Amino acid sequence: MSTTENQIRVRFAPSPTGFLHVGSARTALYNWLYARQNAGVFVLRIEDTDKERNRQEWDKAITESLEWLGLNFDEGPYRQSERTELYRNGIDQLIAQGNTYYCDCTREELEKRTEGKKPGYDGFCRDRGLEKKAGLALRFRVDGTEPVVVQDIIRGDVVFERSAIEDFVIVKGNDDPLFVLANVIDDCEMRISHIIRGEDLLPTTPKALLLWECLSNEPLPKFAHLPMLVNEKRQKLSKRRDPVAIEEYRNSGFLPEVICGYLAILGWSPKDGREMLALDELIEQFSLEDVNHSPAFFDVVKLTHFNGEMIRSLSLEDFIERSSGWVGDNWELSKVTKLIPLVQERVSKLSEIAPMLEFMYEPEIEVDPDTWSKAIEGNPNAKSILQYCLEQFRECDWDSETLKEVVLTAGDKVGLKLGKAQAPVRVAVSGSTVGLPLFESLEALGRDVTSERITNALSKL
RNA sequence: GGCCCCAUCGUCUAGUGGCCUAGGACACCACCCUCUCAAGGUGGAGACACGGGUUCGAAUCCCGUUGGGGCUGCCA
Repeated sequence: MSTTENQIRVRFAPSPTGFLHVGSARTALYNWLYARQNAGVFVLRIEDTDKERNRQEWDKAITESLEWLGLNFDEGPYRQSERTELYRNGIDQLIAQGNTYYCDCTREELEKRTEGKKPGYDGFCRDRGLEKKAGLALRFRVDGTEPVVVQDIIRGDVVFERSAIEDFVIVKGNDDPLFVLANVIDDCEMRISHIIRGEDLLPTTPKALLLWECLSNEPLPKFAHLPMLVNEKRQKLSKRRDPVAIEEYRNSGFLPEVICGYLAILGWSPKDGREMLALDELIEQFSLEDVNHSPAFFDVVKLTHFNGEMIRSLSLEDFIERSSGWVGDNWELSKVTKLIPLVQERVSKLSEIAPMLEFMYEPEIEVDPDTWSKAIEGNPNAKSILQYCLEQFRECDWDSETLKEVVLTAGDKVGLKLGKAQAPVRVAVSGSTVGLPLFESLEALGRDVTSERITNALSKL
């Protein structure tokens, strides 16, 4: 890939402290879309400067989830833990330019001094001329009076008074660089043209700008801060309290293209008014400038609806293909060919397929006690309906139409319409009052098993 | 507390000064279809946070208030 001066280069820069979650996934998606629609480069960079909190296995989990979603990256993954020399050079440059000073203040001391007053660092060590020593942090010296302006593609200019920016730490006492520093150095070195990230990073952006000015003559990257994804209480989604892992959604039977489509319209909407777009349509229509300003609630109910819609729109072949892994290992789907389309119409998640077909494969059916008593035991007509059906089922043709006629007649005999008459049969055979169309199910189940289950039910009366 | 962001139906949004008696989608309710359950169809209820301006005219522009959120770590 050629690197011209005007090449669009974006990056997704997660810190590997957990599974990829939906908020990060949306950030990744928007970056990916922006790269794809501009013939740009999508870089993956793992921000693992904090040895205490990062774990190797997480970055594998993150790349796997990205891959599953279809958000392939062009460069990387780069790992910040492998780029310390680069940061060292940057740090030396800042020191040489007089942009920094060492600081030995502890959090306790600082709190004591600033007690009740302004939070943030008070500049105590600014002019103490401390020498480098193990355990001392290195701070960036915020000088000047000009306001720092973040020019945001989504929000316009955001102005920060320089006096409101503290002398922030850029290197820890253990000599590790801190997030802002490594972040800026990498963005600069990787020639990132657009920084598209969550709004929670907006307050640290002026610090990044200050560092950029001191470290590079290159033009600033463009910024775009995305609105947060929130829970029902309107708080930023959190790994701890909210169900946010992409992997969890994958494991509960959501389709990756649906998750991408849904994430895309959380904070942005297509001009043509459609709701669910495929990735290639998103690439065509997405517009970073038109991203909303306000936070959005991640609504699983709506996501589930879209998932069902997508499942229903699949060709039969695709649906069967997608079902693999979601049904029992030894379940022969050829046994239920006619039922498959009926299943497809009724599930909104792939995980719902197996429960719906379970009665076809499990030798023993379980009947919920309430269901049993309501539909059979406490139903005065159940016995006669079941007996009549059992009798007819011995000899009749075994196709859904005939079976329907039998149950219809059984109902007639006791003055019940088909809707009521079918209930005891359904429960006796499938164990539930709700499920796939009954007569197709019986046809697929076969004469022997059907009769056996009805006999079994009658024996309990 | 300080700094910053945000504000249209319950939710996601359309809307960029007249096309708005505010449109769509999910959810909800009713009816239709129907062997159960879904799906589908039809209809319904449901919002411009508040107060000032600007303007012939404001959901749309400005200010304030209120409310929500984010950040405020030698985390990212």
